[in-house]
Amino acid sequence: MIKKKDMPVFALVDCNNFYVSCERVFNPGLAHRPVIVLSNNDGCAVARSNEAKALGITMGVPVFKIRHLIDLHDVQVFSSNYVLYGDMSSRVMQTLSAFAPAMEIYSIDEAFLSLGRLAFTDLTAYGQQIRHTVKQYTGIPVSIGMAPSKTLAKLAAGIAKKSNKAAGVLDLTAPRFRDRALEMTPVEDVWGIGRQYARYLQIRGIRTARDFRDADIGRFKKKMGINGVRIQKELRGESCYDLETDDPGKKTISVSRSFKTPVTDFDSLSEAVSTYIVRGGEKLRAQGSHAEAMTVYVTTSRFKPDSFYYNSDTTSFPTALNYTSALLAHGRTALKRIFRKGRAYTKAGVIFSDLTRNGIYQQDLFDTSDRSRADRVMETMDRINLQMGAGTVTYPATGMGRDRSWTTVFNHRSSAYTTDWHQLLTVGP
DNA sequence: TCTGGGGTCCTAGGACCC
DNA sequence: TCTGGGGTCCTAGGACCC
Repeated sequence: MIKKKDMPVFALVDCNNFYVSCERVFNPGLAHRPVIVLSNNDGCAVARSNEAKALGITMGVPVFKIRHLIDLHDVQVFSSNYVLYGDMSSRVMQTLSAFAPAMEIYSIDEAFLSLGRLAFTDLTAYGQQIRHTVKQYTGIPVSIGMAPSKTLAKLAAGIAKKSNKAAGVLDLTAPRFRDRALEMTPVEDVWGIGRQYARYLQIRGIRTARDFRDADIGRFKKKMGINGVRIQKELRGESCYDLETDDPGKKTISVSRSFKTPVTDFDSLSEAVSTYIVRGGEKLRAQGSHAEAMTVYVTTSRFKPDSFYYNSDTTSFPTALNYTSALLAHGRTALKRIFRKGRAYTKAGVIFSDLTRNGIYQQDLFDTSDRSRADRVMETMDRINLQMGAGTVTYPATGMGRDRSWTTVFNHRSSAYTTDWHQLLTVGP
């Protein structure tokens, strides 16, 4: 039995409808109105205000399927503005970091805090203090759940978000409140149980988080593996997933985009792939990595199964690379191997894998001077693009930023209010 | 007509070795 | 030559997450 003072306490802080909330911070007229934010190419709804959810707009629904709802209810529509959301996320995380000795940034809009070593009499009051501070400093509303395991903390935050009574904070550290909370949570809402597992469980009579917690896990172990066992333990209040505080770096880095309109010719496809390689190279260098392998892939529309074509090519590099010119050369060769004439390509992408970190990679003994020169060129280009804006300096292979059939569209993009001096919010007449 | 992007982990099965 | 057992490594695919 774990003594109470040794019980870990996790708090999960979750930004409400994060992308929509970011837009609202700089456009107060959006309050209380249905608002959605779209995926790349303005394809799907990926964030929805509560008012938009109430209209029946579901996560990931294609815009063309909800056009009538948008028109009928005057839904406010925004393209994704990742520069804005990324910057707002940093502000939220910075604010949160003052409230706990340790924090794990779990995603762009969620963080786990470790509260176990703080001696609280009233966790709920502390949660409210966090909420109000984040709202005051950043304008972003958050929901908070507390519990002795991450899975329970997530579940608590989910209820905190929906329940009026909870007012944005739910403390489930006391076991006596958990039965009710788990009963009102559908099994598919449990962290780690997705569509496939939920369907499997529902057929076998497991409908709520409580059903799953109290079930004989032997029935589901074969299907769900070790994670199923862990999820159940976590629901029982036994922590299986620790706070992960240090960023180990990405193990793979990928860049892909769907095209505005289908692409048929090699040169356009090559420009697109080159553009993604350039971006991928920046990401590699930003985390101090070199890649030992690169996969290039192209695909036609998966919504047209009759003419569907997908192909990929993986190149293994003799020495780990992050020098863009070299990556581009390999990319072009790879694309030649998988390109087939007469196909209407709708998407391409590149994945870097087998990453090394912090410059620990096999040096080629004979070209150290060239390599350091290449490193300096990359450093300079990355710095200019960071300061002057993405794509200020780039490579001919990318088509030099000219608008092409494959260029991603953002027809409803808001300004980069927080990161670009030229796009500061204008107040007054 | 119009359907996103970027990740992680686990497992089963094959190749290979002793 | 055939057979058995056990171990490791790698990869593809499937599940999940936001």
